[in-house]
Amino acid sequence: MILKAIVRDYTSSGVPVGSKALAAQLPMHVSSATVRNEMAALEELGLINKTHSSSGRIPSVKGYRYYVDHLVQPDPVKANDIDIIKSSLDGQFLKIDEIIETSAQILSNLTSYTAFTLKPELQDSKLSGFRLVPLGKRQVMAVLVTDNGDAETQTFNLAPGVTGEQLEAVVRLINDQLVGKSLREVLQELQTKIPQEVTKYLQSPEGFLKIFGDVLTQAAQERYYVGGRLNLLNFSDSSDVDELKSLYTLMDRTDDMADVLGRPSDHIQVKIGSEMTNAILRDYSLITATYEVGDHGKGVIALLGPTRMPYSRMIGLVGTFRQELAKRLTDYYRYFDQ
Amino acid sequence: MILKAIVRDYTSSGVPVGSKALAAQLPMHVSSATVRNEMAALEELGLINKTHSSSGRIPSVKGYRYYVDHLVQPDPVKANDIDIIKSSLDGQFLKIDEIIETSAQILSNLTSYTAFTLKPELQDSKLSGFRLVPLGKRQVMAVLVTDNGDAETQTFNLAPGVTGEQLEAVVRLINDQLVGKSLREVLQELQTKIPQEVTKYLQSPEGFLKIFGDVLTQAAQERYYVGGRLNLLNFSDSSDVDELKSLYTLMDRTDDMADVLGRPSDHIQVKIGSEMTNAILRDYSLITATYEVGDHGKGVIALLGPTRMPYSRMIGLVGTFRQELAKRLTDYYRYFDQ
DNA sequence: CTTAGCACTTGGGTTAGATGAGTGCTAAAA
DNA sequence: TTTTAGCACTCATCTAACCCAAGTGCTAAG
Repeated sequence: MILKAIVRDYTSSGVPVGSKALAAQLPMHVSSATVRNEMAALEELGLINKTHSSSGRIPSVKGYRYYVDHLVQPDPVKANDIDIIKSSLDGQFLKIDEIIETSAQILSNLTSYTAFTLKPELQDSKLSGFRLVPLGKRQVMAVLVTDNGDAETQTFNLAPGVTGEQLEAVVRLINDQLVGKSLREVLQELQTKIPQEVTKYLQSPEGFLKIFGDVLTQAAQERYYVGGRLNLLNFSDSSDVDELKSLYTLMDRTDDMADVLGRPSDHIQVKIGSEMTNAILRDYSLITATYEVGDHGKGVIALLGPTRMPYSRMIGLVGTFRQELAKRLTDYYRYFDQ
Repeated sequence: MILKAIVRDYTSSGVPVGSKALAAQLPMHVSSATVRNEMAALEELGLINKTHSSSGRIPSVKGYRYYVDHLVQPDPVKANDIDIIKSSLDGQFLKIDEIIETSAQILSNLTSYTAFTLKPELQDSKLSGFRLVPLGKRQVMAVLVTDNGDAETQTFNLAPGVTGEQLEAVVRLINDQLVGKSLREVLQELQTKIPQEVTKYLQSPEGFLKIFGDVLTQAAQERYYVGGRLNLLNFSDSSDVDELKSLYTLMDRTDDMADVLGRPSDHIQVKIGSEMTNAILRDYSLITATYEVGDHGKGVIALLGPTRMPYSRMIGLVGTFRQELAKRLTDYYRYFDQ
């Protein structure tokens, strides 16, 4: 009970909490001396810490962990917040990406933290088509389509000397040999077999291979959306410019970020401070959650905030949001799948 | 001579400069008292200021202005920097946008400030084609091409009940009636005539109009690249979180930013602090420059830094860069135009 | 097991004083 | 008429001394 009170108090006030104030808050009547004794025991267990020898206590990472695992009960979400969520998700969206992107926006607005969203995805997306669309006399657009509906494009100018027939042959080659394979496989073959094959039709295939590679790696990357980037300036110690910089850099490094977010197994997962492998995040906490959309796979939403965030409220919010988003996307697919 | 010395000193040290230190620096022998007299005169003219009644002097906006207009001589660019510029621009680029984007990168790296680049453009780009490319059973990609080679795409899902023929008819309508008109005109007609015309072929044209509108406004927007966003954290007063936020927000607001950058008439233009109309930038300076690429129009590069930037070095750098970039792009077009 | 009492610790805030870099002004020197 | 030395004065910055409030641990009594 005392640990719970300490976490609640500290997360909302940000000030180390002392025995007297705590005693006054507890539901039963106990003196501050009693609380002090208990606090000493909690410190012994490594659940709370002092900032200096005569200060009040703050939860340790281990303390937050215990709190999150055993004590926290999600706050019911405010009716007003539910309204915001529902109405924001309510618009007419013509592609999933818009929904996922605004989701990150909503979540960050509601929390004043930074939110991440990943669209629902099956294990390994497969190549389902590649084509070149002529736009002008020399301008061409490469389009790569995957089986979960993503399309990646890239415009470029044709190098002199390349003819339409040659390109058509190459595109046919790609489609014949690679459609249905996973992007991972295709990427591998791009290193091995493909270059030789292409040389049969193009004498200098570098240009084509670069474009195809570009568009392929783009499609293969876990694409995620970030909402409330700037909120980082609120909740992080903005005097340490270097730390801010490395955080922002991290957020742009797609692969590292995919690592951080993971594909959580559990519905809602909380990672606290140094529990995260990435050292840059040692002063932050991350709440990740999956949302499931029938046979269209799972997506991820995540919330990055300070270690001392009001977990009960945030967990409640993320919980409701994942449900609403799942509902919304199921509707979306029902509408377009038919 | 004294104003020049004050600007040089202050921009490099950041500390208000006093009479004694200044006297020591001047080429001829004068006492600090003489310098004090001259400084009083300069202050009278509004060219320099004190931070408090007994402090050294710092240049005022008016002082920087005079310095930039009459006193500054561009530093010759370090051989090393020239190497970096040349080698970075040297790679094999398949589209202009890549060159323009890396330009912003290079410029920000060399200066530790934030750089902006706009691609070369003719006055008003015109619509040169619109098409819908089918990707899957219901998935379609809208492609809009302009006469200066930009292609804007947008994938979306077809609303149920819409047939291929209907869409073909609409696309034909768009191409017949609108190709050759400027994007501005087309945007206007989208508000007026187009909806009625489209209704002839589609009973609920909202979806199509949204997509067409999206892709059109995207294409019509001045698209610029930003390099070294994070450098802002170095040179701005990073304790004022709100200011930082509004600066970053400004950088993402395309229309406001287009306003800030303008299309400078002169080769190199310096705007200092409050000279900029936008109040958010009152503590910064902006160096803008055009680069000309034959009959492909003019582009813009710009550098945002603190008011107390070493103008001589920066002006030199921007000057060389615009030349190199113009050269590089001329080459690029020569290669692909033929 | 709980509580009152007490000595002790510590960060933060306030005050006073010292320091030094700078100024403006006056009067003498060039 | 311009330059310079001299001097009184201003102000930001730094340090040291001090107090205060909030907190602790410990002991002994309830």
